[in-house]
Amino acid sequence: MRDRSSKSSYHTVDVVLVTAMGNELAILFTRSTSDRERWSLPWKAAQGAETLDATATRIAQDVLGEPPTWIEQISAFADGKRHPGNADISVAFVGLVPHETASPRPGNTWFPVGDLPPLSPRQRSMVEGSMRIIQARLDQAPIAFRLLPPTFTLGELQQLYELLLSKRLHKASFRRALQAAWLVEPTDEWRSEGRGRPAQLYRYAPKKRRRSHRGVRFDLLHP
Amino acid sequence: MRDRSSKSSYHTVDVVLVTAMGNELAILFTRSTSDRERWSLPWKAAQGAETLDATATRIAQDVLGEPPTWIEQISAFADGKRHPGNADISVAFVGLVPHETASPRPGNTWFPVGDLPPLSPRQRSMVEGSMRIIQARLDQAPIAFRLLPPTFTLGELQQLYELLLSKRLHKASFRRALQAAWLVEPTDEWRSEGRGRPAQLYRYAPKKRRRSHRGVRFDLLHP
DNA sequence: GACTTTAGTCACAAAAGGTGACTAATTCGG
DNA sequence: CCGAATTAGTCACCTTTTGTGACTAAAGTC
Repeated sequence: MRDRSSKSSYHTVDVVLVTAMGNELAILFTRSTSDRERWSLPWKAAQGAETLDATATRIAQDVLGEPPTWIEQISAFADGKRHPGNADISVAFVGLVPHETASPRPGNTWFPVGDLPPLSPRQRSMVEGSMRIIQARLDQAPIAFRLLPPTFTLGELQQLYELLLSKRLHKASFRRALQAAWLVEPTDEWRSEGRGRPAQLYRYAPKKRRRSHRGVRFDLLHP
Repeated sequence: MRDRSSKSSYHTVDVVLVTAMGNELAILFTRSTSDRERWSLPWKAAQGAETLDATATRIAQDVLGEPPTWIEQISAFADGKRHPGNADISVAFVGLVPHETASPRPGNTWFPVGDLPPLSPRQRSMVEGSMRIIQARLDQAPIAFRLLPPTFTLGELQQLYELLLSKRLHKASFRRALQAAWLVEPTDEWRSEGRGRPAQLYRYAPKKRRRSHRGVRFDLLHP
């Protein structure tokens, strides 16, 4: 993330690291090297030898100490919008991290998505893009499980889905659907959380299941 | 798509143009400028002033005479794989075109996806990526309608879905789901196709409809 | 006019999904 | 020690959605 006076064409890799902090999603920011009062998404100039995914993982590891549990390219950005490194092209990635195991290195902080610091226009587009991708992947990839620690209660899982969908879910329906999908298996541990009956801990363990037998889905279109 | 001896860092925009040709999807290829015996996806060096989307649309327009009915960025590619222009980074787009209105300019040809010409490794990844995106967008965006002419019969629409899903669909279910989604409206025209009762023509005309009331969908995950 | 072919609809059964009420296991306050 | 409060987990019922075969409709063919 060194400064580089704009010399010929060069490109960066930027990473939007997302976690679930309590009742809100949060994104990781780094103090800008040029202006210590400003924050930016972690980024680096791309290395020619490395794949873009490898670069993105390395950037995440540098700020978090460990790689994200899931990472995906959002898009390349090349419009006229300003970028902190003045890059011609920036390739943005979104990565997920369970909040429990994610302790940012000094100089890096989680900001709740509802209260982000001022940002360069290009990086703002990246944040928006990462939110869109998370929404879109929610029922295609096991995103929710990548935001939770290895074992979790079904209550935690449901709360996370309610956060990601911004919608209350009914307990019985949620569990019935989860069972039908063969995505989790119970451990033999239970967690007592203050008062109330202890909750059983589950782990993400998807089983092969026969290909869905359903027809077309017009209902998800155009939301 | 000019030749350019690899000089410092530069990037290209490549476009995968897809159409539905009879019972198969087809992709548009251009004769390579350097080796007239080889084919490649249409590509150009990116212009600094233009957005990536604008460049992609322009490239498509240059080979087809008109812009695609839908276009979306697939991804940026920067691994060591070879690219016909020796670009460091290539940003790939997928575009859709109805076959009826798409007449490629001389030097460009549709190849059915089952029988593609030899391709540089990077462009092969782009073709694979475009197929993945089309599959994934199928129930999120009105992709199918962008592969059909302005008016079409419900039989044609269903056949296209069967092609895209590689799966037979039941006529009554298909139409019931289509009606519930308020996506098409009938015109007052009918088309007689040889023998059999004539089919009514429809047009794509999505109506606003209340947000779906459903809970989570675990069933689409991990296919 | 009878037969074939394709379009379009209906009605029933099966599956999936929404919902409130129930049981279970724990803490807390007396 | 006992009952209220609290959170977890399940059940049963009903509604909605979806799969499916059979039906009617309108054209061409012989």
